[in-house]
Amino acid sequence: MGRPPCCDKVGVKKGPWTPEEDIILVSYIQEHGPGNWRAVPTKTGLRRCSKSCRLRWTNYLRPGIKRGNFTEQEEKMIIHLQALLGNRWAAIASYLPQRTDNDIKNYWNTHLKKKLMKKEEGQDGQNTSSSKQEGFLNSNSNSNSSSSSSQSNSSKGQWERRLQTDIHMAKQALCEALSLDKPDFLPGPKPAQPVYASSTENIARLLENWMTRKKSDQSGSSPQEYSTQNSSNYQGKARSSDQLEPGFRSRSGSGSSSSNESNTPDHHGFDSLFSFNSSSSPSDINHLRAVSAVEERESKPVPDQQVAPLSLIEKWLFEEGVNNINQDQVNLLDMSLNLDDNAAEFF
DNA sequence: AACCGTAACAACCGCAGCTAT
DNA sequence: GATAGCTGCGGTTGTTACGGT
Repeated sequence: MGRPPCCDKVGVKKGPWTPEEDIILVSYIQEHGPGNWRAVPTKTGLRRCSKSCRLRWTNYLRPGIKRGNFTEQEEKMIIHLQALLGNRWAAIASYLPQRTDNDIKNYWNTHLKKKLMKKEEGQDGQNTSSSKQEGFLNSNSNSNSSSSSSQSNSSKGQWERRLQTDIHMAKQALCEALSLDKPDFLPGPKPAQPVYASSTENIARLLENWMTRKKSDQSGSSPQEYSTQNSSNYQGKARSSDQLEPGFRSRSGSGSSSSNESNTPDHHGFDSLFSFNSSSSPSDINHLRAVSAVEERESKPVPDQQVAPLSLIEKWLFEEGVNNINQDQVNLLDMSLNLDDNAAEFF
């Protein structure tokens, strides 16, 4: 018998989130901070499962999330961290603090996996570093998916040797990838790469759009679908691209089913709830913007943003030099990468 | 212009681990 | 130590836009 569902499915709304829901959620988290997700639906009145609230926050509304195209450096980081850690997206995401695990996972599944496979096909037959890496990937994914059974089948010594080899290969792969790059890929201002506004600003902007739309709606036009900067779910077909922030020009989702729900009566309830009317919106929006800083502070202790390991890698890269890696640095990196307990035990 | 296959990504689902009782 | 509840994670699905024919 499995666990009971996290929430009763009756009356729980599913599907894309509406801006109203986003704002309710953000507003609640501004007050109470992230966490205690169980209480969120009841306290906010959101007809959403607690998991859904958490997911929406961590994957979309949380401040400091960068969306849009992955840079080449990020790609390389992901590829090699994946080789190192397997499909532990949360762990990988902790080294790319502005990216969510879901984002990285999606990017891996839609882009990088295919890219690697193509590369593999292109170099078929040659025992290149990439094919070595692919071999590692395979063995890694095997151990990832059925680690306990395979481990139990082989002797500990064999397993440890394999683990050691895998780790060594992963290190090499990571070193190769990182040594190709100039050190400008790690945190810090990246001029060529847009840094997106915090979620609150995005929501504020969507509100501005919404207010504009609402005004025009009131003047007789038919209700339109929502548009939002940070969610493609509200990206109606009628939406013009100039309403989008760069990087939010997602192609997916017009929220066909749920956005319909968002279109009509909720607007009024939303108005009354947040007192967002056409005369007061600017100050309220500014308030939302101002609170984004608080959110940033609150979001920092979120465990999936492990800053310390990243700084270790940075240190390792910048102070010591990637190419002249010595054993101590390898150990440091391994520890910082938080390899599984068995690996840690191995060291 | 219409159709179809593919890409992209938000969201859901179920499991596992952790923590409190 | 056992149990229940909560949270986080990874795999998968659903939906829509895009691009090619």
